[in-house]
Amino acid sequence: MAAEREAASALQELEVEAIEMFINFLRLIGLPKSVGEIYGLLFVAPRPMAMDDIMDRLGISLGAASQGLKLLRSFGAVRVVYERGERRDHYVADLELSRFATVFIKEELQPRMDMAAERIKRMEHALSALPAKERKATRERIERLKHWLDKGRKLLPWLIRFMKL
Amino acid sequence: MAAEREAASALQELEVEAIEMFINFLRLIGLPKSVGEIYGLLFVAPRPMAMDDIMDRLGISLGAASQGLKLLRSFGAVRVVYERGERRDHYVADLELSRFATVFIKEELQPRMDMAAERIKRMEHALSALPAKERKATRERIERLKHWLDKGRKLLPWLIRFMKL
DNA sequence: CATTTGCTTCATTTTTTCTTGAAACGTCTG
DNA sequence: CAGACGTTTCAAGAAAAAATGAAGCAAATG
Repeated sequence: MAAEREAASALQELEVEAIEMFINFLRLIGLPKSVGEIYGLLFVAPRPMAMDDIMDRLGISLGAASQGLKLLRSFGAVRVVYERGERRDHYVADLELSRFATVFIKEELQPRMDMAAERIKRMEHALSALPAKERKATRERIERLKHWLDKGRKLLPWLIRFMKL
Repeated sequence: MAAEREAASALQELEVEAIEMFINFLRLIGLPKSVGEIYGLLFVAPRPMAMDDIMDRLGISLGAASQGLKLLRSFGAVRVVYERGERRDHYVADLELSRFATVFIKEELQPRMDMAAERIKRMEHALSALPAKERKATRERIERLKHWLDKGRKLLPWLIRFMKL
């Protein structure tokens, strides 16, 4: 009986579970709560939803809804479907969850690894500026970094393939 | 020639690179900047360092240093080595980088997956409250979630093994 | 033992990140 | 073509996360 924030029909248990679940997972890859909410809602929505449906249902602002949808669209987690006779855009969730992993790998992991590779090169140069005594031990540590970076680099494509089944 | 924040000898290029690198990677798994700084510094340090060396060198506060070291110790990324005749604890980096991945998997990924599994169960229950018309499509979506969760669960132990070489 | 030293803890402040909502901009529509 | 409608954008505000430093504690020291 508790009055919900605005008008808007209350969320059902199923929706709440889905929403919370996606908030949790998407936060893990650095996406804000509102994005998780939107995707979670759309994931269990039986019909395409317009932006203001989403806003009302979740009690989030116009801006958050617009930006969240933009982001989700940008990596194909959400699509616009045109609904006959409807002026507003309607959104559906793309169910291919691998998208999130793939985006994360390509936009977060990969760039960092590339950057790290360059850093390691610079570190190797900087070695020569070190007192001879420390040089050997430090070189070994840098080798270790390299080893790990390599490992990571080999893992990524494998992971991407695994994701896509 | 620029004056550094405090007393304390300036960081060398090698140190800066290592520090920035670790800030970047550790941020990815949700660790604050200061923790990345500390680990990066220790990773290339030729000698064990005391807490105030670290503070001075990085220009971070007492609290940040203490808490950062505590955290790093808590998952074995940093160790105390007792230095003869020294009153202060001295820290060294454990070079086994897999620790970070392992901790992340066990403390972030695994719990979320367990939670998700429970949510999915609840969602399956909630299915019955749905209008018959929507039930089938929704059930399929939940199946898909399950499928992904399973996939994830199978991946984790594999990843951990891979990490440890 | 009284004092100094090293460390931890935690309330407060600072910084960063996320959200809000008003303004602006294109449509559609009658 | 004048309004209404749907959306994007972005400056300002709110919330969350991290850093600071003073207070307190517990060893070591002399």
